[in-house]
Amino acid sequence: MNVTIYDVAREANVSMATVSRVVNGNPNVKPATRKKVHEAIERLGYRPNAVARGLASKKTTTVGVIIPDISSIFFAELARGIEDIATMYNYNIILSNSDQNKDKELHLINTMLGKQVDGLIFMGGDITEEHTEEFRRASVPVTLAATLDESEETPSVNIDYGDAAYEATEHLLSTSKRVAYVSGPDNTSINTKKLEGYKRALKDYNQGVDDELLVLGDYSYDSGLEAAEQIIALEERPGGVFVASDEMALGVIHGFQDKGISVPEDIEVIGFDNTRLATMIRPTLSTIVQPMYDIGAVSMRLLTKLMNKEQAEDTNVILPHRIIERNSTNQKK
Amino acid sequence: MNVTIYDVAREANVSMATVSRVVNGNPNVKPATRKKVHEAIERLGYRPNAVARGLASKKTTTVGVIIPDISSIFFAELARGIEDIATMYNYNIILSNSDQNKDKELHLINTMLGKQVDGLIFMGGDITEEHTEEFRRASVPVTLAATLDESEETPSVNIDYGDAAYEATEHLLSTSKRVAYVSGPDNTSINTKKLEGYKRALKDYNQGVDDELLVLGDYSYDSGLEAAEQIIALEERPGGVFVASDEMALGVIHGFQDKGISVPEDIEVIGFDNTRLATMIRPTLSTIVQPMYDIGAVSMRLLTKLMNKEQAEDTNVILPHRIIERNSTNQKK
DNA sequence: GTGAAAGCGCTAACAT
DNA sequence: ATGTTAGCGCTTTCAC
Repeated sequence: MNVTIYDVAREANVSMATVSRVVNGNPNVKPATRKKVHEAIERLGYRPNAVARGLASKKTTTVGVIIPDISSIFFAELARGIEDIATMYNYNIILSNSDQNKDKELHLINTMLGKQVDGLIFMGGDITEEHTEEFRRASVPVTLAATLDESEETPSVNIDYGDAAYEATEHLLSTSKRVAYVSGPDNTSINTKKLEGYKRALKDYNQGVDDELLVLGDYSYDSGLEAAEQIIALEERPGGVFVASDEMALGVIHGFQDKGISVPEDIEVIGFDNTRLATMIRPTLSTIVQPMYDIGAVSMRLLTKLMNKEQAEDTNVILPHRIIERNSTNQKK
Repeated sequence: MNVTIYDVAREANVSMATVSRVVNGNPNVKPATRKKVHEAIERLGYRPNAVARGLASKKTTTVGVIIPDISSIFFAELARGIEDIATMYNYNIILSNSDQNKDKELHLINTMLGKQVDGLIFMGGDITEEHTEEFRRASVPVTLAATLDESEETPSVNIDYGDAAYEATEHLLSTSKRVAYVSGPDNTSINTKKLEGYKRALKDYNQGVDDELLVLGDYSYDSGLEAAEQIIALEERPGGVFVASDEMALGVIHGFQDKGISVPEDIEVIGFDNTRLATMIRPTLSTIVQPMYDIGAVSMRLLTKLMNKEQAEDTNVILPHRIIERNSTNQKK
């Protein structure tokens, strides 16, 4: 059997309460006894049982993290931000992939709450009323990372996707009047926001929305390749393309290059996210900087505040974004 | 307060033992009572407390996963394989980054064992005697994923890195007598194996090892860029370069291209891993296929067997690898 | 400063 | 088929 607090108590000739005190750093212990206890712990190789502790204290020092796909370069970066801050505050993380599948998401929320996590970080596509209801039932705090909740009921950390898309489009519009948009899957609010930003920019620059300039993708490299083909097939080729993710933008650029079209000479391309991929292509990719690591880190930090019942003034955080010009767009003025 | 099994028992007019039985799917319950209990559970919104269950049953249905860096494309893919199989067998995962830092690794092993994980999957650089000792102390099974343990004491899942490197080198040697090798950090056994394979191939093809053809990298894109510069600076340029990771290989290729050197016309490049990056570059990257997802999946599957005390015949699994020819090498014969 | 004792919410014999 | 009763290993009052 494993060594328990009781064994340590006997070995050190004290009560288990005292052992508990020294293990938990309670100052109300005479240095001499503390020493005795530490020695006994060492001798026996005692390792506190966190499960028992969790049951007694109603705190597990672990938080649940629900993520669409950890093998995506975008989410992996977010997860790293979350984990680093979690470690800093002495939490561990239970990580599960949802594939943005609503049933899976709801199921994961439940098993994690069953495991008595002290809090939950959720990343996903859309937050439905069902999600919100589960969160309300939770009795532990929840924060959303890079995930929109229209109701703003659940604390969240994001950038302003609409403004970001606006700026990307605007950047392209300064060179060419025809700007295409390669979107992500069309059923998430983040994509809706990006599309709105794109359209708003067109409008402000007196351009109508041309449906044939709207290409539907799924964030993947291959869908970028396909998008490029669609754009090439157009009667009148646009002068710039705004692509909703970096990975897809790489596909778009290669799709053009494979057909002998040069970026940015023949057509400009701008991406979104600024993942590491953006510098791993020639020409290097101009893109919108979305601070993924920070979004993860801030959402975890926010969660710690919520878990400690600290006053968190702003629970719907908008982090800054910016545009970074590299070589897939022409130098502006 | 939260709803407990006791509340459900009262609501359904049965004992808590019966509730426990229906929750755990024990067949020894009359259908009628089962129904009553389910209704009570529904009415009260009861959700079993996994922590209490874990304490009583000494099983947590969670396994620990120690990974160098989840934001690395390579490890993220491995982690996805682990998590998918874990889900399949109803386990959850506690995930932590070690940055290959030995102190962190040892510390993580301890906190995870403290949390009473039912098993542990470890990924890292080198397995030292200290690691092995912790694993022995663990009282739960441990498996290594894409991680070598010279002693073969700990169950593991890998490919044959030496043979893989041999084949990559051999492939290049069929075109050119001078083949460079860009390695990863030189202090891990996987890199030692790769280097040995490279040297063995040179020897078999009657080539001496030329130290100036050995370039030290760190698996990163930037170190690939630097490696390319070093190779360009050589008196006599090699005809092929074997690079120890795909990401670094992209760097090498771009480093060459930035200086007007064409791949594969002027110099051939072959990578290692076959991450998604391999097709996200022009020319597409010839590389060694290391089945990362499968390594994760198999190591998790192996762990489930070990946790169930099933007979696992082979506990040091070697998965097959192969070479995939794309456009960064010339078509052979 | 230290100890005794009562839970935390469940599982797992053991009865019936 | 169902109920009773010990724990599981800890934290946390409450005494002393």
